[in-house]
Amino acid sequence: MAFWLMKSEPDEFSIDDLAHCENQTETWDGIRNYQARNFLRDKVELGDIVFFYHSSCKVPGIVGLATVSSAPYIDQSAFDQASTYFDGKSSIDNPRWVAVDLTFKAKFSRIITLTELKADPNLTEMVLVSKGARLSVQPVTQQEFDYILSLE
DNA sequence: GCCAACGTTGGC
DNA sequence: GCCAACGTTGGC
Repeated sequence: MAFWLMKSEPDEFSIDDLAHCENQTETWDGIRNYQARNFLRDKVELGDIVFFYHSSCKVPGIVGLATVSSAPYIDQSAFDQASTYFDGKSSIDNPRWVAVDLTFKAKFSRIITLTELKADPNLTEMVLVSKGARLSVQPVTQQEFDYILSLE
């Protein structure tokens, strides 16, 4: 089992939105970055644990946990011309993008803020705090995962 | 809303 | 295949 951090803009889709979905499960689609796509496609597995991260908001940080509740599958939103995620270069014969299902697991009692994570001497190697970390799907080590959980 | 830091595109 | 121009991300 592996650990991940996935970013979402809470104005678009927050941890509370996930908690209120049917079966507390939603398609995690719309990833349009190759590095993130490669993680989703090649590394993410059913049962993996995910830090749910809120970005582009007043207090960016980790707000809770989700579990990966499907294997990776073709991201259908790329074929939907009405979707903001439409990509004409992805075809059914040669799909370019993948998605997984995420299921709500827990909401933290507080936001573990980006500021706090950046300042923590135990987390200097974390992808999130490394320079120019714009990856919306990124790996988290077991050590980082356990340590961050203990911060809550 | 600004802008630094990346990523992608497309002409050559 | 290089790289300039453009687009996007995301913290501040």
